[in-house]
Amino acid sequence: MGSKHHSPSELVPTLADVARFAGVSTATVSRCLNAPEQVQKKTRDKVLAAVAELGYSPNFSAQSLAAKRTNTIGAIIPTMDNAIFARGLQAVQEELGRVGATLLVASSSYRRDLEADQIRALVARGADGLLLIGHDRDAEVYAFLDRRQVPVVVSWAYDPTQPKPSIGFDNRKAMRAMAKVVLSKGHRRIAAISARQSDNDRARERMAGVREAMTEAGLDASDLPVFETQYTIEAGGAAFTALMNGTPAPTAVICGNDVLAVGALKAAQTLGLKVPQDVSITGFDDIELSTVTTPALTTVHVPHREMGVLAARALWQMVTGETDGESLHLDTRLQLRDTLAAPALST
Amino acid sequence: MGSKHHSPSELVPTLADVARFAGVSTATVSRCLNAPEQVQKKTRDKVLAAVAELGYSPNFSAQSLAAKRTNTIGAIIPTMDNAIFARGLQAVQEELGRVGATLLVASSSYRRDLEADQIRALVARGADGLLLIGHDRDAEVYAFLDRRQVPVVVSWAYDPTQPKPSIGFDNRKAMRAMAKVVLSKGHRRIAAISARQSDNDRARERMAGVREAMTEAGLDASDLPVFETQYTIEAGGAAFTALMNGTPAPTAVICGNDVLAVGALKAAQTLGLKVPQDVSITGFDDIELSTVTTPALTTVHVPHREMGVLAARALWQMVTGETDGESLHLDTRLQLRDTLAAPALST
DNA sequence: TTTGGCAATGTAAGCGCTTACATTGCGTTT
DNA sequence: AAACGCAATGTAAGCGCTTACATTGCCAAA
Repeated sequence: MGSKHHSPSELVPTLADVARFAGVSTATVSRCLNAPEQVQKKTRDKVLAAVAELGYSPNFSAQSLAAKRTNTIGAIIPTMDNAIFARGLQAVQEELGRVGATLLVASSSYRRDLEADQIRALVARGADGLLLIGHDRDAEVYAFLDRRQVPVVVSWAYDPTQPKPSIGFDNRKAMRAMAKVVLSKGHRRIAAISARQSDNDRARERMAGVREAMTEAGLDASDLPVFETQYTIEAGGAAFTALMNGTPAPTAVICGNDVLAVGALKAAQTLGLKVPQDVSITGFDDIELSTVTTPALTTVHVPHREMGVLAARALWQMVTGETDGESLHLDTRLQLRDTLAAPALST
Repeated sequence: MGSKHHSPSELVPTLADVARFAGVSTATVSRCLNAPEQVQKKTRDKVLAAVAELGYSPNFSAQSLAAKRTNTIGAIIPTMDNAIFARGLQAVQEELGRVGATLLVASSSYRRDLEADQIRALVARGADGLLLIGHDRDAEVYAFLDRRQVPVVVSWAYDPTQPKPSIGFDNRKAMRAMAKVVLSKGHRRIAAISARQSDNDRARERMAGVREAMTEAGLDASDLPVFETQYTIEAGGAAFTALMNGTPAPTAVICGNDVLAVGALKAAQTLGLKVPQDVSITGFDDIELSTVTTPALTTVHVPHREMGVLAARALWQMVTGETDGESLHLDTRLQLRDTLAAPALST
């Protein structure tokens, strides 16, 4: 089992081999494969037989070098570690498969510098278009993308005022709706756990939504304690513990996503706090994780699949030049389960 | 924002542009980038300055067409939907990044035909090597891989008698250990939930492990009820419910993985059964999911990260011709948490 | 000073495709 | 029967790199 570098050339048939075998020119073989309607049935059959006989399959590099397109879409997501992006991406992949395109996925570990690297890498690999998460990004990255004329769609966010079209949901509005429900239950001392807001527009918008709801309810939004941390269960737990040690402790903790919320939930159990009797906890995303905890998580449901399908479709239309890319808004809805209730009467 | 097809050619600099700008030949530029030690410092600086000035980055397709290697490793995993493969793949990716290679991931939805398609697609894309999950695969797929001389490493399994080297754990032994503990607690009526065994060697081996443990304990292994289903939480729940309706109902249900086990756990709660008092449940994999349930899942811990690192390293050595590929065995261990206890005394 | 030898660089032939353009051969029209 | 148009096919020029081989120039040895 040696490396492929030693392979005798006759092992892998090329277009020219097929052409010779079928007794036609290479152009005809190419057309048979890429635009079969342009070649007569009789010729086509002969060629396809040769293809099958030789076990030919086109060399992707040569194909994209010559055609100047790769039929590949790149996506860069912050993490593959949890399911936040998995369901949506699965939908993207299926939708792209439907039109004969392939999805290449990279993850940035929520790091802006790494994301920029990945963007360059995918473009160098010839990605015909890019699916990115959220709008926040260095200007020079956008400049690079514009220079290379690579179509981009932003998802998991919706903000038509941004330079790139976005197909997703309004993070601020979604979180405001959740915060309003929390407040309507009677909670007055609420706190939040969020990802770093400085370079994450989605986290920022979600927290802004919480503050808007507070203001609308006549509270001082600047009172909101926000604990910024990474998106992991452990970090969520630590943040929760820290917040509960505050004085006075919050009666409800609004989490930036389900992973943080699940961490908070576990920490609450460790602290001997009953959820939702002693403290309410809410999440965001409605991933599977939120259904398996006890109690099950109250969260914001995001239509991941639909979003993925629409984003993929729009991006591909941009790649093929059918559209210039328009933003599209999807609705979220509250998924009320068992971690939110009115605060205890005491205090 | 048009499609890239209309881009004026001067927008994207090529190797030749850099060479012209730096006043050297294309070969020298190429060497600067790929084998810098071969070119004098002075020349190198000049070239690198030109690269920076023009914002050059190599065209991947051209590069791999000419060099006949892509520095790309393909991996095909059964699913991206849950975390079973996520942690291990993350490790693979990091390890490959360390040597300058890229990982391309595809998922097969646990379907053999789709996996074969993905294998062909990745090979056509020029993957220098392939990471596959489990040994079960049609002979013609292996024949294709051999013909193309693509190095392959199998993971999430270990069986040195198989044609391809495997770097992973012994599914049978791991599950046998778990079953032994279950039996040692006094359980005599056990049942299992598994993925389809017919085309999944890992599932098959795990069930074989359960049977071996039963035989060793003096039980009739053919008595073991096995419910085969998909790897989803819902399916696990449905399977559990079906098994518990059997007469007599099992006192312990051994699940083929954590996802099934979590489904079983949820179903138990729905049925009003206390775990582990009324029924014990065990999982396999030790993914994050298993720590967030109440009670937390007793499961088999798999060293995903370590496995990923070692598999990546071995595969890359095969690609570069440093080794021919040897199998490597990793140990699993039992992660005893709260879903396993002795059966109730009744009956 | 001459001559090897060697390191640094240049030259140019592909890698396996796509596609613009040229050619062929047939059915129609007049 | 001649002339034309068009569909089907062929010809060949790249696409942007890598690398074998050729060339250059410099230093050490004789």
